[in-house]
Formats: sequence, structure tokens, C-alpha cells
Amino acid sequence: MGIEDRKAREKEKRREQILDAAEEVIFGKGIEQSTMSEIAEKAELSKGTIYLYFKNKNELYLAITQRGSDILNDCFARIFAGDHTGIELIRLIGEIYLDFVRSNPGYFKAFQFYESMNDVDELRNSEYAQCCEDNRCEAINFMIRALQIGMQDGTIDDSYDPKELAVLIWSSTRGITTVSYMKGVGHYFKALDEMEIKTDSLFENFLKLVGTGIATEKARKQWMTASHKKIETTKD
Amino acid sequence: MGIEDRKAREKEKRREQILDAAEEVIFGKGIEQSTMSEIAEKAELSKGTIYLYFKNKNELYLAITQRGSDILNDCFARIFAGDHTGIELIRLIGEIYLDFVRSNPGYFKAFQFYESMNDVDELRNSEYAQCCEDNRCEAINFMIRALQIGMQDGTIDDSYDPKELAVLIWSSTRGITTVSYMKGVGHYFKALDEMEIKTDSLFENFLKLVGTGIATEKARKQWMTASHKKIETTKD
DNA sequence: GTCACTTAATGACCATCAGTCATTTTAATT
DNA sequence: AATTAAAATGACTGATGGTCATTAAGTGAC
Repeated sequence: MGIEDRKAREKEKRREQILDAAEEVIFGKGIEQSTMSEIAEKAELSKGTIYLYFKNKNELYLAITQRGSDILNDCFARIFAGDHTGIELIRLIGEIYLDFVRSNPGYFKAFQFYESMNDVDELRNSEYAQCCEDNRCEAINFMIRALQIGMQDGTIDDSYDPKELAVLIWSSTRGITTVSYMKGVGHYFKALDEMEIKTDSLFENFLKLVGTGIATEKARKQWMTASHKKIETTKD
Repeated sequence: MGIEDRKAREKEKRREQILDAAEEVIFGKGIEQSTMSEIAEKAELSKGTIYLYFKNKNELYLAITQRGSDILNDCFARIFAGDHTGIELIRLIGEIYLDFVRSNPGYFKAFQFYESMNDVDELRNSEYAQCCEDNRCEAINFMIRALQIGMQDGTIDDSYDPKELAVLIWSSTRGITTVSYMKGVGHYFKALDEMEIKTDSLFENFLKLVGTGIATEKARKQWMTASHKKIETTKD
């Protein structure tokens, strides 16, 4: 039925419209400080309507989180289309992640919120949380693929278990990006300020450290001088 | 005046009593779900009294955060009393951190909350936040000291800037501990579950990676086989 | 064209909770 | 015993997440 289709489209459009409004409000002042009424007003709808589309405030924020992780994963997926060695892919994944955090601090903050949620039932019952989880899984799989490619093309030391190593690099990268995020949003971080640490050199050193740790001798030179291709990580 | 002293002691004792109650409640069900009335009841005081000792809920949670970071830093400080090489110290710092997160997930969660706060003014105006910041600074300084010791005793490659490297290892360690925390509290983490990743092996691989990256050849053997001394990280 | 019915939207209303403040209680001092 | 200062109280307020009875719009059968 054409009418059914149109209705479904309109419903989806309204959902997106609410999400757009919610992002605008929440990215501007944080979830804690954002009210549902304010979001409703920005979306030019009544508060009750918001609850027809999202079970509650957390669910709405989880939907935003999913949007962010979709965007990020799209960026990751794109680099596998190109012709890169394994070790190059590792570097690119890191660069994309860092770029993403810089361009989309609001989404990154949503990621952090998602990870700090501890009501397991709430997470298991949420479609959005499930998607986020699938995306995280996929992201780590990208990392595994990059490592496997590297172990085959001889650019990455194959004495590691690629799965373990993927999770490891993923986690560490996460730590680095968190610091980068904190600097970016002006979070008071005395140690960084006093030492005049720049995010870029931090990341370069990270790559150097990881590179030295996992690259084969042959790949090391190439790793150190890899081009820093810019990848678009903002949403369209 | 003796009476003045006694009063000051009593006031401090009451403050601690409130914090004890607050920890019990908040560690049990998270800040979001904990109410000030509940905390007051647990402390056997009225709600108004809580506000005589803490400006607001955030400030109370920041005080708890400070407690946690004090405990953690004490643990770090202790290892420098012993006789360790630089590279051993790096391993120990990591082990202590991981132990701390396992034994005190509530404090770690408080750290995460602290780091996700973005009202800069609120942070700058809080005595507690200042202490947390000083502690973080000190912790990174411990790391720097360990690296410098290692560069002097020849166990750590001295081609890195110790400050940069310290922040780097600190950040990565933070990422690893976050994953460990998430596993510990049962946060749904599909990727980890599916791959059957164990926190311990993750950490060992992390040490291996970092070790390979920063250790001198001479130190590598020793690094790989360092004893896993248990350090007490729970509060007394 | 109209009427019955379904779906979407509304906003007044409710419950909860952070934070306040006038009042009371307790302790110290004279 | 009276006075004063400090500590504690809990009723109260305002804000906000979430609900639900009611209204409005759209649809299709006749």
C-alpha cells in the first residue's frame, strides 16, 4: 500500500527531526542540562509527542549514540575499499577515530555516556543499544581485519593473536582519544597543560609505540612515514 | 583551644561519616539512582545537614572521587619505596591500576564521571576537583619518574620524551582499565564476550606491546618474566 | 458527502527529587 | 539560669521526567 509506505516514511522523518533537534540541544549543553520540553520545543512538537517516538530520555540519547557510531563505522568501512597494507590500515583507523572525535565531540560524549551506563537490563531492552553494540563489534572486526591483512602482507608481526591485539589497540586508542576529547572541550587537565602536551604529538608517539611493538622490521620505515590522508568524518 | 580542636575533629568526622554513607548508597546503585534523602537516611542525618557539609550532589560525588584518587596515589607512591628498575615500575603501575579498578569499581566509576564533567567553572570552583586534578598530575609524575629511572638504569629506550611517553602510557592504560571495568561490572560488551577475551591476557599483551615498544633489548627478558607482586589496593 | 474508526499529537497533570530556609535543638559561655 | 553561637532539622519550592485523557487529522466504507 502506498499510503502505508508514505506513513512509514513520514514517521521515520519525524523521528529524524526529533533526533536533529535533540542533538542541537544536547550537544550544546549536555544531557544533564537539557530538558525534554526544550527538545520538544526545538523540534516544534509537544513533549508528549517525543515520548511517542522514544521511550524515555536515555533511549533518545542512545538513538543519538547509534547515529554517531553509524557515522564512525562508515568512515572505517571506507578505508578498506582503498589499497593499503595492514599496518597502514591500523594507522588510518587511529587517524579516523581521532578526526571523528575532533569533529564530533558531541557524539563522542554520547559514546562515553553509553559506556558508563550500568543498567544491564535497560541496555538489553534497547534496540538502539543493540545497534551500538553491533557497531562496536564491527569496529573491532575492522581492526582484526587490518591486523590479519598486515600479518599476511608481512607488515605486522604474527606472533600475536589478532583478536587479542585488536581489542588491545582498540582500548588504548580509546584512551588516547579520550584525552584528545578532554583537551578539545577544554576540560581542565592540569598535567597536560603544564607539560604542554599536544594531542597530535601524543598520537604520533602512540603510533610510534604501537608500530614498534607490532610492525615487522621491514614495515617499520614505511609506518613511520605514512602519509596523513585526511578523511572526512563529519556527517553530511 | 581544646574545644575548638575537638569541634573541628567532630566536624571532620561527620563529613567522613556522610561520605561513608554516600559511598554505600552510590556504589550500590549509581549516582543517577541515588537520592540525597536516601544518603541522609543512611548517614542518620537530615537532608539539610548534608548540605551543610557539601554544596550539592556533584560536590559530594567529587569528594568521593577525591577519596578514590587519594587511595590510588598512595598505592603508586608505595612502590617507589622498593628497589625496582624503571621498566619494573611501569609494569607495577599498570598492575596496581588494574587491581584498583577490580577492587574499587565504585571509585573508578567516579573517576569516569569526573572526567565527563564539562562545566569548567564548576570544576575550577571545587576544592575537591582541584585535589583530584592534583592527584592526576601526581600520578602522571609517578609515571614520568618511572620512565626516567628506566632511562637511567638502561631498561627503557631513551629516544622518547619521558613526559610525552608518560601521558601516552597513562592514557592507554586508562583505556585498558576501562575495558576491564566494563567486563567487571557486567556491562554488555558483545565483542569481548564473543571473542572470549580475558582481562588478564589483555593486560599481559598490553605490557608485552608497550614493553616491546619502549624497553631496551637488554631489559626485554626481565620485563617479560617480572613477578606479579600483589599490592593491596583496597582501602583500610 | 458523511460517518465510524484509526492514528497522531497535545498539554495539563503527577510524582520525584535537588536544593533552601525559617525554626528548633544542642552546646558553650557568662 | 540566662545568653549566645553553632548545628541540625524537615517542611517547602521549583524544576523536570514521564503519563494519560482528550482533541485533531486522516482514512476508507457506504
